[in-house]
Amino acid sequence: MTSDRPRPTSSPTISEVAAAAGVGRATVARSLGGYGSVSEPTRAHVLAVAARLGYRANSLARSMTTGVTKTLGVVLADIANPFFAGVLRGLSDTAKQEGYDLLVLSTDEKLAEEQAAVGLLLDKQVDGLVIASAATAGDDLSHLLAARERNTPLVLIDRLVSGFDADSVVINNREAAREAVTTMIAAGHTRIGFVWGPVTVQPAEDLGTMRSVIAGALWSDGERLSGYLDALLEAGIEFDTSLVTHVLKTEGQAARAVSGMLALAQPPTAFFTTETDATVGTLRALRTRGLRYPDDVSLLGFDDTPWAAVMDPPLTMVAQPMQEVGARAAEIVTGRIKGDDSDVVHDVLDARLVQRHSVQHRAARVLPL
Amino acid sequence: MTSDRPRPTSSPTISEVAAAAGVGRATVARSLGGYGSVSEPTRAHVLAVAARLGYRANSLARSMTTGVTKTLGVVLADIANPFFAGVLRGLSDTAKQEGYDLLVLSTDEKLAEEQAAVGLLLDKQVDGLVIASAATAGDDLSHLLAARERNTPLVLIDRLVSGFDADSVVINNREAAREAVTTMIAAGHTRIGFVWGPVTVQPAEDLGTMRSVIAGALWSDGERLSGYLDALLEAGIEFDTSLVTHVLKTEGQAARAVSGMLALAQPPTAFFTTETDATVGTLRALRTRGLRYPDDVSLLGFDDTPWAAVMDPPLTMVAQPMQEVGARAAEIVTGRIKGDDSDVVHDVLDARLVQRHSVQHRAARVLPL
DNA sequence: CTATCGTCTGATACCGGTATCAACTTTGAT
DNA sequence: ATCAAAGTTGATACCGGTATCAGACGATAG
Repeated sequence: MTSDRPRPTSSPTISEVAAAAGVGRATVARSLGGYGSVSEPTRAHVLAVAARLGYRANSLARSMTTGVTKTLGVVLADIANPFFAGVLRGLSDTAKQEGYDLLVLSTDEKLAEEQAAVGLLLDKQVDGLVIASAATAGDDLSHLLAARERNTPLVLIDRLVSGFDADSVVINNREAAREAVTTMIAAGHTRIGFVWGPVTVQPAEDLGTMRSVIAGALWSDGERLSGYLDALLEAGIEFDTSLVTHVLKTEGQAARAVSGMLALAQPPTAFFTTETDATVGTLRALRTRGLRYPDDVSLLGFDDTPWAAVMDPPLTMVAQPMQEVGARAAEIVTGRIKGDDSDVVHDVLDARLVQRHSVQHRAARVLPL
Repeated sequence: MTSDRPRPTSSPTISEVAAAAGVGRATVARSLGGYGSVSEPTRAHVLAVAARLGYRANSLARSMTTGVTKTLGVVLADIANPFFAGVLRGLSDTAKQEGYDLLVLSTDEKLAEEQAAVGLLLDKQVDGLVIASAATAGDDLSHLLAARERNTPLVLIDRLVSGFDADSVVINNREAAREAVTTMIAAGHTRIGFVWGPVTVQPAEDLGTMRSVIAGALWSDGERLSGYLDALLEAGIEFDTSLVTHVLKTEGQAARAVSGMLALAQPPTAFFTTETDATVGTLRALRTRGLRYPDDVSLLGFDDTPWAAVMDPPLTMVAQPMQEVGARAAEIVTGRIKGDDSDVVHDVLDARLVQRHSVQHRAARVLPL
C-alpha cells in the first residue's frame, strides 16, 4: 500500500533554464529578477525559455539567501471560535495585500502549546508574529522574549501580557463590560450573573480574593470582570461571589453554572456573558428551566454574531470589531518588518453596544407582584 | 520613522556551535541530528554548547536539502464562515498531530485568487495541499494540474471539481438535501423556497435550464439544489423556478430574495436554506415581514451551529461534520505524503438531519381556514 | 591604432542545513 | 609488533536561489 512515491518533482531550476537557454545562471537570474543589466534579445530569450519550461522560483531558496520569507506566524486559541475566525479573516486580508502568507497555529489556551508554536514559527523563519497569548501573570515568557531577541516583530492581539510590553491591538474590554452592565443596572437589575468568570477550583470568597484572581487571569477575562465590578461599585451594589462562574469554559459548563445560579434563593435577574459559547450555554439553561428572556431574565453578552439579530427577541450584544483587530495587527507587524521603529503602539479598539431587546426593565415585573 | 532596523538576528548556526565547541560542523550535525556515530563525551559536550548558545535549527535550510517542509497548504473560500472555520479546526488538529503546519489562504470563491494561492503555496514548497476549490465546469484547471505534475499530494474538500479526479472529502449534499426537503414535503409543504440557488443574472426559465445551470455551478451548490429537485420530483410536485434564488450570496441578498418570494401570489410556506448566512437572511426577512416560524413559515437549512439549538423555537438543521471533513482531509494528504499510493479515495461524509421545531405540519394552519 | 569607458556576461561565494566520503584514531586479534 | 576492523571525526558537495566581481567585448575618443 505505501511505497516509494517519487519525491515531489521540483519544477525546473535556474540552472536548468540557463542550460536550456544556453546562457549562464547569473544571466537567467538577472533576466528573471530584473536587476543588473541584460541585453534585450537575451532577456527576451531567457524569459521565453523560462515560460516554456514553466519555471517557478523556489521560495525556500530565495528566503534562504534573502532572509525574508514573506510569511507571518499567527498563534490563536481556537480557530473555530467565531471571534478568532473573524480576527483571522482580517489578518489574512490585510496580510495578503501586503504580500504575506499566514502560518496559523492554535493553542487551545495552553501555554505549552503556545511556546511550542512560537518556537516552530521562529524556526520556520517567519518575518513577524501575531499572538493571542494564553500567558498570565508569572508565566514563563521565554518564547516571547526569544522572538524579541531574534528581532522578529511581534504583535499581541486580544490580550495583553503582564510583564511583556509589545505592540498590541485589543478591545476596550473593561469599559465595554462596564457600559454593558451599567445598562442592565439602569434597567433595574441588581443581581447580575457573570458567565464566564476566571477558571478556579472553587469560587472566590469575597471581593478581595476576586481581585487577586483577576490579577492572575487571562487579561481579557480579567478586564471584563473588572468592568462588571466597576459598574456594580459605581451603582453601590454589593458584590456577590456566587453570581460569578468559576467553571471551565465550555457551553455545557456554562449551562450548568447558570442553572445553578437560577436555583439560588435569590437568583439573578440578568446575565452578562463574555463569549458566544457562554451566551449559548446561558440560553440553553434558560430553555431547560422553562424561562424566557427578557421577561424572566435579561441577557447581554459579548460577541455580536449574525444570529443574535434574528433571535426572538433579538439579543442586545457587545460587538467587537474582530476583523479590524486582525487588520490592524497585520498593518502594525508588516510596518515593523518594513523597518518602522517608532514607539511601541497599544491600539485599543472600541467595542460597540448593540441595543436590541434582551434587556428588560425590571419594574415591568416587580410592580405586578 | 522608518529606518534600518537590524535584520532579524539569526540564532546561532551549526558553524557557530561547531566553533564554540571546538569540533567540526559535521560532528555538530551528527550530535544534533542523532545519526551517524559520535562518541558519547563529544556528543554531550556539543549538546551542552548548543543548549548554552540557544541553538535552534533553521527549518528553511533543512527543507532546502531534504525537500520536505512539513507544511500543508490550505485554500478555502472564507475563513470566517463557520463551516470553513470548523473544517480548518479539524485540519489543524490532525495536521499538528502528524507534525505539519498550515499555510492558510482564502479566495473568496474567486478562481483567480485560487490559482494565485496554489501557485504561491507550490512555490513555498508545501508538502501537500487541501483545497475547497471554486472551480466549476469548463474552468481553467491548470493550477490543480500543476500540483499534480509536481507530485504534490492534493485533497479536494467540500467540492468536487468536474474534470479533475483527485482524493476528496465531501458531504453527501444531494442526499442530505433530498432528505431535508422530503421532511418538509411530508409535513404538507408543496411550495418550498430554496435559498441560495446558483448565482445567475436572471432566474432560470424552467427545469431544463435549471438543470444546465446546475451543471455549471459550484459542485456543492448544484448537489443541494439537485437534492431539492429530487425530493420534489419524487413527491410529484411541480418545480417553480421563482422559488429558487439566483442572487449573490450575502445575507442581505438572501433577505431581499426571500422577502420577494413572500410577496408572491402564492408564497412559499417553507424555506430550505443552504448555508448559515442564507438562514440568517431568511430569518431576517421573516422578521421584517412580521412573520413567525414555524407557524407562518417552516424553516430548515444547512449548517447546524450552536445558536440553532437555542433559538425560539429551535431550528431543525442539517448538521455537517465540519471538523471531521478537515480531519479526514489531513489524514489523507499526510498519508499520501508518506507514500500511500493506493487508489484515489472519495470520502463522502454523512450530514445529519437534526430534528427540532422549525418545521410545522401544514395541516395545522390549513384546517382552521 | 591605442586608450578608456560602458555594457554584457559567466564564474563563484554565500545562506544553513544534510549527507557522503575519506582520513584518522583506537581497539583487539594474531 | 603488525594489521584489520570498528569507531570517530573533519572536509566537502549539494539544495536553488541572490549578489558580487572580474573578464570579454564593443564603441567611442584621443
